[in-house]
Amino acid sequence: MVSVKDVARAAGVSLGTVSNVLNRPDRVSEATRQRVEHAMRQLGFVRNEAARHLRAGRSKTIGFVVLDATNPFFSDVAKGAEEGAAGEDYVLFLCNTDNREDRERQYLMRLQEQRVAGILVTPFDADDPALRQLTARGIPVVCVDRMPSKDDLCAVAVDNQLGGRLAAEHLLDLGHETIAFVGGPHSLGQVRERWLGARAAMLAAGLDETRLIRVDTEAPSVAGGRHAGERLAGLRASRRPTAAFCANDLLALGLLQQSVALGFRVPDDLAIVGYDDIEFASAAAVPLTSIRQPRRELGLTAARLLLDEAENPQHRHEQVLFTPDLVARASTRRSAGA
Amino acid sequence: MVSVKDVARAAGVSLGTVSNVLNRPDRVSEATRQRVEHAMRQLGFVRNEAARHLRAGRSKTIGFVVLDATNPFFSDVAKGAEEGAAGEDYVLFLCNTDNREDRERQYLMRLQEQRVAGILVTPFDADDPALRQLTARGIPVVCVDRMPSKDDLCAVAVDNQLGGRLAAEHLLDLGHETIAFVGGPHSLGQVRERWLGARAAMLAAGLDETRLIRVDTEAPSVAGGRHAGERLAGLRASRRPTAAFCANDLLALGLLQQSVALGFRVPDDLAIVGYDDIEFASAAAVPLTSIRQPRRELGLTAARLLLDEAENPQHRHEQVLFTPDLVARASTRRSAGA
DNA sequence: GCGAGCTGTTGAAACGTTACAATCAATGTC
DNA sequence: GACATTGATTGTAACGTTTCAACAGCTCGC
Repeated sequence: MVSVKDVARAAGVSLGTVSNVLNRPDRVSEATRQRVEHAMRQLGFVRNEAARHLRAGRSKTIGFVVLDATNPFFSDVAKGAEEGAAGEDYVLFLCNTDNREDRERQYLMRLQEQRVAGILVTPFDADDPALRQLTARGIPVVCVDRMPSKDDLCAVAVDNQLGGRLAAEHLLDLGHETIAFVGGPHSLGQVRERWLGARAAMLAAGLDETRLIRVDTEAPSVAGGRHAGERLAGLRASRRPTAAFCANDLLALGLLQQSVALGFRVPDDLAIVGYDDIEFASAAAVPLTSIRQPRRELGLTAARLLLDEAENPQHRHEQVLFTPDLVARASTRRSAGA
Repeated sequence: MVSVKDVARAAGVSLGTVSNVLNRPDRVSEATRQRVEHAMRQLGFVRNEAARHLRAGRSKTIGFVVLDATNPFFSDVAKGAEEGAAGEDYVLFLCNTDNREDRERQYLMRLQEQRVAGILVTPFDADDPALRQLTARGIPVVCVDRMPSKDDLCAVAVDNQLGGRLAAEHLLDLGHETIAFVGGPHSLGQVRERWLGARAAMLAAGLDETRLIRVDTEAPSVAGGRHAGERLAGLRASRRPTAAFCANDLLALGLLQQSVALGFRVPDDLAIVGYDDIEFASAAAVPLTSIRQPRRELGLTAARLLLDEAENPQHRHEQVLFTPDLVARASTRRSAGA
């Protein structure tokens, strides 16, 4: 590997000059600059980030730890964040925890070891003291898609309870009185809060909360949705909900697919509401009604907050809550006969 | 930030001992080990990867540079790669170039600067000399989903020409004689090769190659597919193809959505074949016929090759070509009247 | 013709870790 | 009891940058 020393020797200058060419080109004469740059190209010099960074203290890298990189919701948020980071010359590395808490810990540790400029994270638990430790150690952290209960951390999220309420109210308006809530694991805050919102809507409508039937899934994935579809189909017709609210669109798509496969008509036999409004929701077999979240903006704002915390000494923690809205499509259309 | 020196002072040992606890715990007595570890926890010590790595030479990080992290195909491949990497205690950072060549260059440079253990990349151009430079400089590189023309690089891909041929043959078998090829930009190897495969099938069937109508898109995305749908709909009925083969499922889903919106029936007015068989293909409005690729295996194999190149001194470059297959679904079902 | 003020350049000291030779203490061997 | 052997610990020299005080030539102004 070629180092500044090699470049310096080749260009016949001191090592300090090479560094100046790299970092303060205005301080070095045109002629030597050319000579040094030529030597760099000649030798194929590539800055050693580890050394640079060891000396300089901090890197221009940020990490984004997501629950599930294969979920289009997260990849869209990540894209927004990347956009925000790239504008300030930062680079974003995406880390996929695959809904596993141990992986989250592992990635957070690795990112710390790398002394990244900051970390965006969709944590299992937004109140996890480990996250506070990070900020205490000087690593900016922004919670994405989760809102901590105290305001001691920057956070960007969308109002999940409101989203849950919107979904349930929509179904109630259509006359449904028994609704399945498909989601899980319940340890995921997003799932829990959306459920709480739906429950609140039921209660507000004067319905007993047992009319919101919890169908827990192992993971908020398409497979989880399919499985839920089987379980719903197995219920006696009299006890079967006429509508389902799914904690995300992957679940909704799986549920839809399985329901159709088992001969149910959507929305006539089962109305379905998803969550996230991913690009594929509108292209589904029956276009999905879903709760839309401002994905790109979520990412952009998160990146903005993170960079502010990283660069602005008088940064103050900020918590931004976006508002979701419902997009009605065929999966909850009032059936012709109703 | 707390360093080994601080830990050493707190534990009342020399700095070398702390390093031993970290790297060769067997060489240090139980008692001191405990003491040192306690001090580490106490002070919240986190290894500085930059320093460690500056000294030790190489890191346990690998980078995966993908064309589009929001495309489920790539995120599934990445998941496979991550799995393979995690098994060997490596960590994978995902980098999204968003189909832009400048971003690819930028990320490759950053990863080099970080002296990653290796790079997985889906390059614009698998024959790019820049990739050879990387390996020449000692950074293992594995081409993913692209096959270089020479065997001077490890590579893992799926036979795109075969895939294209399978798709076209399927449509020809169903009696279609004018077929649209929806894809772009044509500078993407995957697009070009799938097109070549389809073209070969047309010629083999004795049809003129003008019967394969190229509908170029700006990007291989859902939006690109929608746009293609508009363009197809604008053609005079007599010249309009009766089937479309899309270079990936995103395009196919967009095309499907737009076609249905404009009143065309799928497959009766327009049969559609996609590519990749992403999870959402089967859940589409009309379940998509698609070319299936072994995504997870692609990622796993890529990681395996990369780690071999990184760790095994007598590594030999290997090129693995997987075989795709066609999954027939409703979007190409022979219509009732046919 | 001399000091002040530039501009470019240099050399050495740090950054936090690891590896390795050197040291020290204790144990075992004859 | 002298000496080798082992085991635990230490000090020091790297690794490749950046930073910064110091320095060498210059040009100016008086």
